[in-house]
Amino acid sequence: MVKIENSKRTILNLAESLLQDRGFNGFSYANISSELGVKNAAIHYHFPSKEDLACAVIQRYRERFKLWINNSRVKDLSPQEKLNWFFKIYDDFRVDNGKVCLVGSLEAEFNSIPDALKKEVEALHREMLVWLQATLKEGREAGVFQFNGEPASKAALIYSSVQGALQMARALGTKKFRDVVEQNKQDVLVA
Amino acid sequence: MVKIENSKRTILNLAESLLQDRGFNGFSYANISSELGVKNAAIHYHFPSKEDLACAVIQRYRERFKLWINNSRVKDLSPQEKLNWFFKIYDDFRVDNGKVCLVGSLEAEFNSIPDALKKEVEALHREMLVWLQATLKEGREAGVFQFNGEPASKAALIYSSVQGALQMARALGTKKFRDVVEQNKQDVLVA
DNA sequence: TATTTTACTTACTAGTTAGTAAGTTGTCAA
DNA sequence: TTGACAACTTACTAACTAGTAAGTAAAATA
Repeated sequence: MVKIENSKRTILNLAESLLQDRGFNGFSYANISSELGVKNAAIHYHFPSKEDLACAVIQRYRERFKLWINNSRVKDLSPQEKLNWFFKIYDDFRVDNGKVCLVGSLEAEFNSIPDALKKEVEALHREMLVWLQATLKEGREAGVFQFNGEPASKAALIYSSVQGALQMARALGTKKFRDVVEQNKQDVLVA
Repeated sequence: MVKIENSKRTILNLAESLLQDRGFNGFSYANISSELGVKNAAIHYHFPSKEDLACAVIQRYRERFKLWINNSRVKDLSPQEKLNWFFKIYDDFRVDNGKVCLVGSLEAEFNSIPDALKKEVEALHREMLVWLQATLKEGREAGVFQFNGEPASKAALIYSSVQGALQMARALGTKKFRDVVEQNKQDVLVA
C-alpha cells in the first residue's frame, strides 16, 4: 500500500484549487481522486459529503487569514503596505492562473450551494471586510489614506472590485485586474 | 395541443433568470421544462445544446443593452443620470431577488463553460465597459465627475465593484450592495 | 383538400454525479 | 503475536445530466 503523506491536506489543497478554478458545481470527487491517484470512495472516507469538503476548505482558509493578519509580518506593516499586501494575495498566482477568490466563486453560485457552506462563506467574507475596514480607518487617521464616507463602505467597494476584477481578468485579461488595483490605490492614497 | 405563445422567448427568459440565479453549471434543462410544463426534448427542439441556449441568452442581452444605450431615454441623459441608470439596472429587481449580473455569473464559472459562450461573455463585458468608460470621460470633460487616472481604469473599477457587490449582497445583505453604489458615487461625483 | 412545417411527446442512451456498504491491507500499540 | 485501527479498494446504487431518434397532432400553406 502506497502511503501518501497527509492525504487529507492534499485533498483540501486540490479542492481549494478546484473551487477557485471551476466553482462548487463545476468540480466532482472524480476530479480530485484521479489527480490524487485514488478512488472516489477514498475522498468520501476523509470528507463524507461534498458539503463537508467545501466547508473544510473555507474553514482552513479562515484560519489561515486569521493567522496572516495577526502575524507581525502583516500586523506591523504600515496601512499602505497592508493594502498592498491585500492586493498581492490575489495578484501573485491567482490571476495568472485564472483563479478567482473563494468568496467570489461561491457567492456567484450562492443559490445552489448547501446551507452550511453559505454560512462559512458569509463568515469569511465578513472577517476579511472587518480587517480591510480597520486598515482603511487606520490609514485615514494616520493621514496616508483619503476617501469620503465610512471605512466600511470603502472597504466593501474595494473588496467587491477585487472580487469582480479577478473574474473580469478571465474574460478580458490580467492587465484589467491590475488596472483596477492601480485605480483603487489612486483613489485612496494621499498623493 | 396547448399552444404557448412564443415558447422560445419564454425559454430564454427562464434561462436568463436561471443563469443569474444558479449559474451555467447550476441549472438543467429539467428546470426549464418543468417550469414551462413541457418535456426536456421540447427545449432541445428550440435550443439543441445548452451552449446554444446560453449563447442565445447573452446575444439577446447584448442587443438589449445596445438598444438601451442608443435609445434617447438613456442617450440624452446627463453623465450623472447615465451613471445612476447603470446602477439602477442592478438595483431594481436583481439584488432583492438574489440575482447577479450575467457577466459575473459566467465569469465565475469561466473555466468550465463552452468556448462559444466564453466569447459571448467577453463581448458583452467589453461592450458594457466601453459605454461606462465613455460616460465617465464625458462627465469628467463636462466637469461633473472627478477622478484620477484613465476613464478605462475607472470604468473597470466601477464595473468590477458592482459585479462583486451583487455577489456580496447574497451573503451579506442588499444594504452592502447599496453601500458600494453610494461609495462609487461619492468617489466620482463633484461635490 | 393535400402537403408540409412547427412544436412538440414518448422513449431512450450513455455518461456522470454524490454517496454507501463491505471487504482488504499495512501499521502500530499492547 | 494479536488485535485494533487507519486508509484505503471494489463494487455498487439511485438520481440526474445533456442529448437523440422516431412518432404525432395541429396549424399553416399550396
